[in-house]
Amino acid sequence: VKALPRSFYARPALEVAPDLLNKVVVAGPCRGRIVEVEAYMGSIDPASHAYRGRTARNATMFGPPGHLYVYFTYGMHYCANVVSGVTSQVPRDDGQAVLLRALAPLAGLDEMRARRRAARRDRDLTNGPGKLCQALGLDRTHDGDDLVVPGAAVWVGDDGVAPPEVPARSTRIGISVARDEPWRWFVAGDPHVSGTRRASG
DNA sequence: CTTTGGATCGTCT
DNA sequence: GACGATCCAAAGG
Repeated sequence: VKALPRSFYARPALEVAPDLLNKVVVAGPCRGRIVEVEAYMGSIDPASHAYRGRTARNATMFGPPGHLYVYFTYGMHYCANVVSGVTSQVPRDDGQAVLLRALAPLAGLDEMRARRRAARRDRDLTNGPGKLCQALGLDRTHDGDDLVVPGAAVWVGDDGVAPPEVPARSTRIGISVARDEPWRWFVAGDPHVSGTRRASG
């Protein structure tokens, strides 16, 4: 498994998101294939945490691409994003990022099961943005981690599996604004895609 | 299988 | 003081 270069992330989130499908997230002994993502388009996206500008919480999104933005929400869950966006062609960074919504577990299943006692079936280990963070042990201490360093606490690699030629696409989940933007992508038919929106659409 | 409501607290207004 | 880029158990079909 080869780490993705920084240049992979230094593009608009709308391009990076579908390209992340079938890439591999590595966290210690745990590995999972990305099967569902959502793009958040910073200053032009009212649903993005970066829409209203930089704060202490979202500062990582305004930094260099290829880093991990982890936030705490609903009083009990963490969600992880890959920072993307154009840095060389835009005067100031835009706060674009790609939310990791679901993984297909590949390795470290025992560790994942130990961290996710509520998951009765293995298909429930990482089939949601909060679930995958719990399974991989990701929290705010991982906010800002650099994903291009192989062997780091968290990084993202390519094991030779290409993204789907025609990824399934839909509107995003769980937001109250910008509901109509078709900025969610997933691997059609994969049982680890979150919720019931598994069919292509 | 689907629907519903409660949990819980950091962050920003 | 209000509200989440969510999850889970419980209950009904």
